[in-house]
Amino acid sequence: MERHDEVHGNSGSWQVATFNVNGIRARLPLVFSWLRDRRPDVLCLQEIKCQERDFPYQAFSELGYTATVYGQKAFNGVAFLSLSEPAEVWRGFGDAFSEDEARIICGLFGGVWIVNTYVPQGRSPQDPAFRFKLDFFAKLLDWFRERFDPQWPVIWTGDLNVAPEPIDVYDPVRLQGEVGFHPDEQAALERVKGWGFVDLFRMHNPGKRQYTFWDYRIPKAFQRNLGWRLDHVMATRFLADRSRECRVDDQSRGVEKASDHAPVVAVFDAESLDATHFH
DNA sequence: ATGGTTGTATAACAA
Repeated sequence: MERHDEVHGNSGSWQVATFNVNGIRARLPLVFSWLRDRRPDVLCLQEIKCQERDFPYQAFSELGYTATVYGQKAFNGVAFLSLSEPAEVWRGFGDAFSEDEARIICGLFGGVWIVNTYVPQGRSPQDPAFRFKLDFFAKLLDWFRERFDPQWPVIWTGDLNVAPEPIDVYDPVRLQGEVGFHPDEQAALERVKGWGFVDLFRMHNPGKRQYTFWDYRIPKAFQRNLGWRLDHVMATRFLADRSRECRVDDQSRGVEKASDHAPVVAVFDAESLDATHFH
């Protein structure tokens, strides 16, 4: 049994954000100033691209944030930056599947499980990496079934590397069947979501065209808004019913030394979380 | 145009 009074206290709201930073060391000034200004309760990072010993813990502790890191050399890597320590942490799936790739970390924050994933990009539908991506979703679904219950407060967030619907890419006709917008990936994402998740951005913003990723390789992609919605905050019904809004901070994509992704922020009603007891 | 840019094992990947 855990009460939320002490942890969901950010002026009546409890905020969870996700940000694929594409290298935490290269992005340190941006992430530092973003955290200082926005102060979410939990920030989920993907593509930190460093080992745990190289993570810039000190800079974030100056802001009052604890870092919980699952890294590897050069590639991938996920982490939490949080105002309070997670009560429990799991790194990886807990089996051999992801031993050599740091793509999933899970933490218990004030009675809410947050699962932070960097889903494999897939390269192209013809590449073996595409199968690895589909297998990752299948593995994740098994993992949710084994360890959680859809009645619990669970958040699945991160760079899920799939645009779910035509509205989620800048040119659905031309991009149809490309990696990130392929029916097999959309079906795989939908199966995991079907376990018991609600897409908070789409719930709060039906019909809104809003991206979270703009490719560096397309000239002026951000200015021309040639983007994709790949980063998601999925929440079980319990939390969706207690969420106030979900928005993309796309200003962060327009600055000097930006990541190719923008942060997504989900805001929950702290009082209604505090009023409820689980476990 | 199988291009383009960016971050990391600074050479060649991965995205």
